[in-house]
Amino acid sequence: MKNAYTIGILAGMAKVNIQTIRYYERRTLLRPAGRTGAGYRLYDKTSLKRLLFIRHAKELGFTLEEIGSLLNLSFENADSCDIVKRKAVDKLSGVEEKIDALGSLKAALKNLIASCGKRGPTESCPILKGFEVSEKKE
Amino acid sequence: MKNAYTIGILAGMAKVNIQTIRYYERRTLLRPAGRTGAGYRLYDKTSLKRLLFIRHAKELGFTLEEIGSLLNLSFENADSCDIVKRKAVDKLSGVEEKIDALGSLKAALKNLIASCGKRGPTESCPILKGFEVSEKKE
DNA sequence: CTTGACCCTATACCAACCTATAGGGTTTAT
DNA sequence: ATAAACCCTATAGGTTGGTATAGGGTCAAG
Repeated sequence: MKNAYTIGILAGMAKVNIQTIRYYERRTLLRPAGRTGAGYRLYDKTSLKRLLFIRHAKELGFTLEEIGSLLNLSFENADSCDIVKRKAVDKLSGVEEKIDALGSLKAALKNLIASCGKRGPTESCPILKGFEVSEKKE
Repeated sequence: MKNAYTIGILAGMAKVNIQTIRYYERRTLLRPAGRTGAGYRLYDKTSLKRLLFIRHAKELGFTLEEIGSLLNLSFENADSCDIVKRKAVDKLSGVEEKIDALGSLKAALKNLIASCGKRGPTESCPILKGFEVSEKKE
């Protein structure tokens, strides 16, 4: 197999613990592209992308289960297109909510940075202010 | 004390388990505004805001420790203004990275939704595509 | 003046997400 | 051909972020 890496190489590239990769495999999030005769896992570029996606998504507050369903979205077969679409639209609105919330936080931080130069104690907390309106809907 | 709620009321308003509120207190993220003679915790509107902030931030992938340091940012005293500013700028860039990453994910989902109507199997995964460039810098 | 719905502390337990260790095989360089 | 540096499976242990339970006090309604 050309352009294939062992688990150690993949771990190094993604800066992830080897055990973590095997754990993701048990969680069916990332399976090796193949195995050597001796049973060594082999990965390719897609594996790396997938692994990096998992890590990024995790930093964004998605659970491994959510990440799995995000990844599965694009692999469902064509006849279930409506279902995929519905799921994707659903995920999309969740993502947009997160972006909004982060936008508020960003504004609050900027506010804090700006007010930092001015004299006097920062009267009320600009961080909290940023989130005043963003009540959980659910 | 006027306009004060007990822990049960606060928990109800924020849709959070009572134990969780006490846990956040142990983690020094949220302390009651006061106590009754009998030792009952009393909270006010700021407590609620703070609690909601914690929950929102958690959904965005911040750890409780990070949340604590975000909250502390706005309460440090004026003479450490430079330090606060530096920290805030630092947090800000982290937040911006998260927004970018979510933006990629959003684009990927939209892509997926759009391609859903078209015939043929969705050739390569649009979810992964969205993250191709966003390597971890650190 | 007691019953139900609260509150308290302290401590144990739990799920999610890793991370390390034990016991053993493989590959590579010397 | 042997040691270093990999890999394997299986399983135990750790951290974070809660949640539940035990044992007991408080308070308002009837």
